[in-house]
Amino acid sequence: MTGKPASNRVYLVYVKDEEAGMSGQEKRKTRDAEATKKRIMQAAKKEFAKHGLAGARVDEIAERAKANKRMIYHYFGSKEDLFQAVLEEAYLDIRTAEQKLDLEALPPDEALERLVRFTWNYYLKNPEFITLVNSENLHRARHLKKSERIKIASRKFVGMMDGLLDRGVKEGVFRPGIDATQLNITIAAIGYYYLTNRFTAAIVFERDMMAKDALEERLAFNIDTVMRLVKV
Amino acid sequence: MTGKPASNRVYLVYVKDEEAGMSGQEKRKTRDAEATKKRIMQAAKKEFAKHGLAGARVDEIAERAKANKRMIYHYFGSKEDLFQAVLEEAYLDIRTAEQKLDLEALPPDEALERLVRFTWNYYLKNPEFITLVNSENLHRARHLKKSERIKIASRKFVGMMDGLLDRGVKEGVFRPGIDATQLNITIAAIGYYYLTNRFTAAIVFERDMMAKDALEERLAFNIDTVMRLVKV
Amino acid sequence: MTGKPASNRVYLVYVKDEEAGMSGQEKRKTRDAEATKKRIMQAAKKEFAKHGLAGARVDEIAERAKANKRMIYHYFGSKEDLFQAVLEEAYLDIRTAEQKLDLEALPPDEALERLVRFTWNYYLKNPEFITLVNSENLHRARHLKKSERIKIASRKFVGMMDGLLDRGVKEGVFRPGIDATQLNITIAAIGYYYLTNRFTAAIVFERDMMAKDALEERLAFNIDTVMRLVKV
Amino acid sequence: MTGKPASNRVYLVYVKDEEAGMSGQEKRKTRDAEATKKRIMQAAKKEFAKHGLAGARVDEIAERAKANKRMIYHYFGSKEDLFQAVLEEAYLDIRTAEQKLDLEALPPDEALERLVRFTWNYYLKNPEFITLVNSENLHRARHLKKSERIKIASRKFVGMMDGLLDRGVKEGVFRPGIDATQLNITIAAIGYYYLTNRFTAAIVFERDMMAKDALEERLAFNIDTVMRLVKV
DNA sequence: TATGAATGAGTGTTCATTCAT
DNA sequence: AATGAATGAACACTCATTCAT
Repeated sequence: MTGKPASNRVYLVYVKDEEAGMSGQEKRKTRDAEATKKRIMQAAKKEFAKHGLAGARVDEIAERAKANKRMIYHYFGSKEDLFQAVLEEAYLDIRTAEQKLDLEALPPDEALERLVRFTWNYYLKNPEFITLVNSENLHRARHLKKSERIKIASRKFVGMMDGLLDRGVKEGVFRPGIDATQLNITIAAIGYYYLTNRFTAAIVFERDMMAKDALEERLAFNIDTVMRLVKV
Repeated sequence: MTGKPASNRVYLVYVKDEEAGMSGQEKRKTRDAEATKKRIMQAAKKEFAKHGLAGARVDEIAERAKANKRMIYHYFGSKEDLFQAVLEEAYLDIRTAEQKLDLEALPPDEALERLVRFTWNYYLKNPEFITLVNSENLHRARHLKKSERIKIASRKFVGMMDGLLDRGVKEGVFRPGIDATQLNITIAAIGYYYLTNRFTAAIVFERDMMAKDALEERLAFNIDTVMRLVKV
Repeated sequence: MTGKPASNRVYLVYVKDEEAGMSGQEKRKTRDAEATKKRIMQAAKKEFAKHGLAGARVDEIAERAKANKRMIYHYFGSKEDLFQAVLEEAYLDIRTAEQKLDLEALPPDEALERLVRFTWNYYLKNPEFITLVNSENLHRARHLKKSERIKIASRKFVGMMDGLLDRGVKEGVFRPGIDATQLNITIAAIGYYYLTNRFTAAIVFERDMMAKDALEERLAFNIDTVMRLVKV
Repeated sequence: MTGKPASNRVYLVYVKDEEAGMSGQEKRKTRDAEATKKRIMQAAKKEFAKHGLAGARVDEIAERAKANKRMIYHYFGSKEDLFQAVLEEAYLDIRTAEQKLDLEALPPDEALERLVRFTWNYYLKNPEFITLVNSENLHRARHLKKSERIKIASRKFVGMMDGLLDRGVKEGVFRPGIDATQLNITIAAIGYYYLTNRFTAAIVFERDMMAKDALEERLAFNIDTVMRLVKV
């Protein structure tokens, strides 16, 4: 680089990293990569939830994630693989949260009500979950099928429910013969359906489905429904 | 035609056949606007149900309808308008079927059970309905909003339910204070959710959700759920 | 037409013709056909003038002409042939009008001014003419080339101009050596350009080119330009 | 790199070459956004000039530009926006060229003649300009309206003309009272019309309008026309 | 690790034209 | 003479994905 005319060249520019407590190159790189991946997944979740798998735009995801589009392909391989990753994470997230409810520590009826409340609130606070599940079912669960982790987490969840029902029967607060799967589906259904179909329901029933009162009323109705279903 | 024939213009006037009573007119396969429209709607319903609004392909619809793509635009204006037409028809269809149940003629509890059965069976036999509704909610009911006919049909439906609950309370078979809308939503939810999410549910619960036994079991469970919910 | 069930049949309906003085079927038909052709040409002129050959829509022409689209093809063969017919008529129309000016009956300078005024006013009252000519030139006069009638009318027109200039020179009011074609082009140009480019000119010169004053000013300017050009 | 290497991010920085002074960097054919844009504009100018806005084909433009069709939409948004860009550039180009004439440095009559010659030659060498302007007027200057840059350049141009006429009057070589806008329009008109309508004119006047002699004759005629118009 | 440029195969839509009556 | 239905080729525009740096 003597007196020669500066030509169209590529320079490596070192920029100091603000992040404290990092030592060495290796770690930094991984952490950056991890952050980028996370931003992409976050953005993808929103986009997929909003527009479905077919309607989602890779460009949009990249922009929202403030990441280069190429990174999406680098980290996830394809749009569909990205969808799968997002979906898997969403399922693991709810299953994890359910485990944390610590239902075993409560009396059966309280535990059940807690689950109903939790389910409702989780859907309410994670509306993307619902839309993602809808999308996945439109695609006949083709992506979920591939995930072994989901299957394991699911078994644990179903087992917990089985245990809860058994305990309730033994303690005489639940009537016998209730199928855990059916109950689970019903608990999900009465919350999920209300929320996912709130737009068409608003027209059919001419109500604001998302008004505070309306939401409270629904939760109460759902708890009532489940309790009447299980009690002796 | 006596006198000088008043100079005149000749028009060809097509007079529609009264649906039945057609004589020697069996052809009209092509060149029948109404039939073509119907074929397009039929094909569109399938395609939209299978792939959603974004995922549906106009080419595919045209092919399936054995119609020219141009006809779709001629009759419906755009892909989205076609979706709207399909959706409106789907809603009117279920509302019409509900009216035909003649619930007023039955004792309240029997009427309610009949409605639960009907709802379940309708979803089962018209799986496109569910997927269309899902799609429409993904689009925040933007198409349904425009339909005045749906709103009218909906009011009639809600009114019927109100009447049924009132009657049940008066006759002492239903407990008072049940909100017709909440009940309606629950009746729909417990069937709809089971069916729309049968693919992911099959993985989570490791069951064949569509086996004959499974379907019968679910219907029984749902009837039980509703009955326990309303009885005094 | 006894008691048999009215079936899907075609009826001939005779509607009285308002038009007086018509006798017999034969005549009526031709006149109707002629009228339809005229309506189509009228509508086509507007459409082609507004959107150019490529931008014009056959559907639009049919609708505007209150004619069936099929008629256009019946009478004119194709969109392009229709354009050609319209163009030819437009040219014949202006040439005919020019012949009617009876310039030979006026002193040369008055005759010339009359031509300048006429040209300006013709463009002003027949804005489609200008746009049609533009379109035709975009297509390198491919349609006009085919018209023998135009060529004949053109010769007559150029001859008239030649005669006028000759006469003016002989009478000592025009200077010699002026080329009739160049003069003709200039007379057309200074009016035509102003009007055809009035939209972009309005922006460049920040004026309302079509205001009454502006039009009068332009005409005066053009007359002045031509007179200064020819006078001795 | 002494001490502990402050953790850092590596960025690739592209430094643009100073147009000239490029060393060993002759490639950059593809992967050069600016060059691609330029190629597209070039190709678009040709296509729009040849077929008008409606008649132009985006595929054709892409092919001619040796660019992918997608790039056109990436850089310009839509066919119409591309048209607008092309048009704006065309106008700025002629306005820039006019400024470079340096008319202020010449005696008024020479300056005016120079302008007439320039205008004629510009149209002759840039035939697309004429057709683009025609197209834009067909569209009622809808695109030009949006361009602020054009308006500014136009004012400068009109001002220059005003100044020239004033100077001519003061120096006693031009008669007073001539409107700069009218003169401008006439200067443009007598060249523009001849060239844009050369195809139909060739038929009407049965001449080869583009023969060398014909062009020279027209230029002389135009100079004469303008000079007679302004001289005292 | 990261990026902006580029691409080919679609995708909804339009249009001139023909068919059948 | 007149019509409404139907068509295929084309068109503007989009999108997931890859290339070159």
